[in-house]
Amino acid sequence: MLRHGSRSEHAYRCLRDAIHESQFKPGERVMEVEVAEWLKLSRTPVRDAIRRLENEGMLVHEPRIGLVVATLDRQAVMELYVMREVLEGTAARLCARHASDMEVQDLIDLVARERELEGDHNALADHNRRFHDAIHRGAHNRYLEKSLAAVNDSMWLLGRPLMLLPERAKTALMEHAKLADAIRRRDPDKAEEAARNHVNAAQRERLKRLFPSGNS
Amino acid sequence: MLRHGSRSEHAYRCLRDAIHESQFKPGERVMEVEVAEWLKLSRTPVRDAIRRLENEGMLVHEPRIGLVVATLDRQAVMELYVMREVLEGTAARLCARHASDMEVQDLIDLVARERELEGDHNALADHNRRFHDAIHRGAHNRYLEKSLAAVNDSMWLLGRPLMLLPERAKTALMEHAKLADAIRRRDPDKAEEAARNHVNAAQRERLKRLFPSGNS
DNA sequence: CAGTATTTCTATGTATACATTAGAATACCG
DNA sequence: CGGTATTCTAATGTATACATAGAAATACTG
Repeated sequence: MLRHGSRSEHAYRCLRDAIHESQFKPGERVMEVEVAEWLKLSRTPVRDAIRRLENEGMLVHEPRIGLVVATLDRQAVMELYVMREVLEGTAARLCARHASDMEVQDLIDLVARERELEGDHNALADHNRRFHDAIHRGAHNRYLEKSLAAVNDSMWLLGRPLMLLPERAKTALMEHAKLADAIRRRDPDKAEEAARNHVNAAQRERLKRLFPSGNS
Repeated sequence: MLRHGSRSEHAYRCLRDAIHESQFKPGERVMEVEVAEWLKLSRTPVRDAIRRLENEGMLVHEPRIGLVVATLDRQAVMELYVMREVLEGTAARLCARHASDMEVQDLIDLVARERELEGDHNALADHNRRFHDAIHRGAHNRYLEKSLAAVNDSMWLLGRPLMLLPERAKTALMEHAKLADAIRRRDPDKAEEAARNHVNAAQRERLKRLFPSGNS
C-alpha cells in the first residue's frame, strides 16, 4: 500500500552501501540498536532492512555471537564464483536470444564508452556495473535477475571491485567487447562462453589477491 | 541471538504451507492483521514472515491493491522453468563432481525406494522432494541451494506437484533413475542433460494443464 | 446528474515498551 | 583453587499504540 521512500528502504540502502564500502567489514557484528541510532530510526525499519540483507546472504547469524556481516571463507568464495559463472553465462546466453535490438545497441554503446574511460577507476567500476546490469536485464528473466543481484551483492563482501586495478580494467574491456559482440551476432553459445571466461578471469585475479599463498 | 522456534519462524512456515496447500491462492490478498488473528500472534512476527516470503517471490505488492499471493502469468512460468532447468542442471553436474560416495549411495537408494511407492501419490510427491533435495545438497554449493529453494518454492504457485498424476510418476521414475545413474558414473555432462530433460518433461506436462489451448 | 472535493476508514509504516533468552560475570561450594 | 550454579545484563523477540497514506465513500457544486 505505502511503498516507497519508506524508512525501511532507506535503512536497507544505507546498510547495503555501508557493507559495500566496507564501513561494516565481514565478521563485524551488526546490532539493531546501534544501526537504529546511527540512522536516527527506531528498531522496526532497521529490523526490516536487516531481514532483507539476511535473506540475501550479506548478514548471517553466527551462533554464540549474533548477527554479523557474512564472512566468505575460501570454500564459500569458490562456490560463489561457480554460481556466478553459471548465472552470468546464462544471462549472456539469454541476452543473445531475447534482448531487443535497442537493448543490444545499448550494450554496444556501453562498450564504446568504456574505451573512453581509461584511467578513471571509479567511473570504470561504476560503468562495469551498468554494463552487467544491462546484460542481466536483456536476458528478460526476472528470477535470473534476482539471483544475479544476490550473488553480485555477496561479491562485495570480497572487497572493492577489481576494475579499480589498471591491468584488470584493460583485459576486462576486451572481454566486454567480445561478449557484447557475441550478443550482437545473436550467438548464444559464444556469448555464454565469453561471459564464463570473463567471470573466470575475474575469479583468478581475485583469488590471487585474497589467498596469495593458497591457504584459507 | 535467539533463533529457533521463534514465532516469526512459525508464522513463516504456516504461511508458506498455506500457500503450498492453496489455502491462500495466487492473486488472493494477504493482510497482516488477518494472518495475525489466524495464528494468534501480533503483527510483528507476521510481518517478518511476510517480508521473507516477499523476498522469495511468493508474495508481491500489487500496486493499488496491496499485498497478494504472487500470480504467475505465462511469461513468468516460462522464465521460472528456464531458470529451473539451468539450476537443476547445474546441481546435477556439480553433484556428479562433488557428492561424496555416501551421498551418491543415498541417491541410488532413494531411486530404489521410489519403485516401491508406485501408486501412493502423496508418498511419491514427498519422496520426489527428498530426491531432489538430496541432489541439491550433493552439489555442495550453498548459493545454488538457496536459489533452487526459492525457485522450487515459487513452483508451488502453479498448484500441486505433478507427481500426483500416475502417468507422470512413471516417467519421472525413469528420469530419476537415469539422473542418479549418471551421477553414480560421475558423468557431469550426462547428469546435467538428464536433469534438464527431467525439468523439461515436467514443464511440458505442466504447460499442457495450465494453458490447455496456448493462450495466456 | 456528473464531476470533483472532502472526509472517513482501513491497512500498513513506525515508534516504543515489555518479555525472553543467551552469554558474561560473579559468587558460592567442593 | 577449580568448577559449577546463580544472577545480571545486553540484545533480540514480541506486543501494542500511534502516525500516515491511499482508497472508498459521501457530499457538495456546477
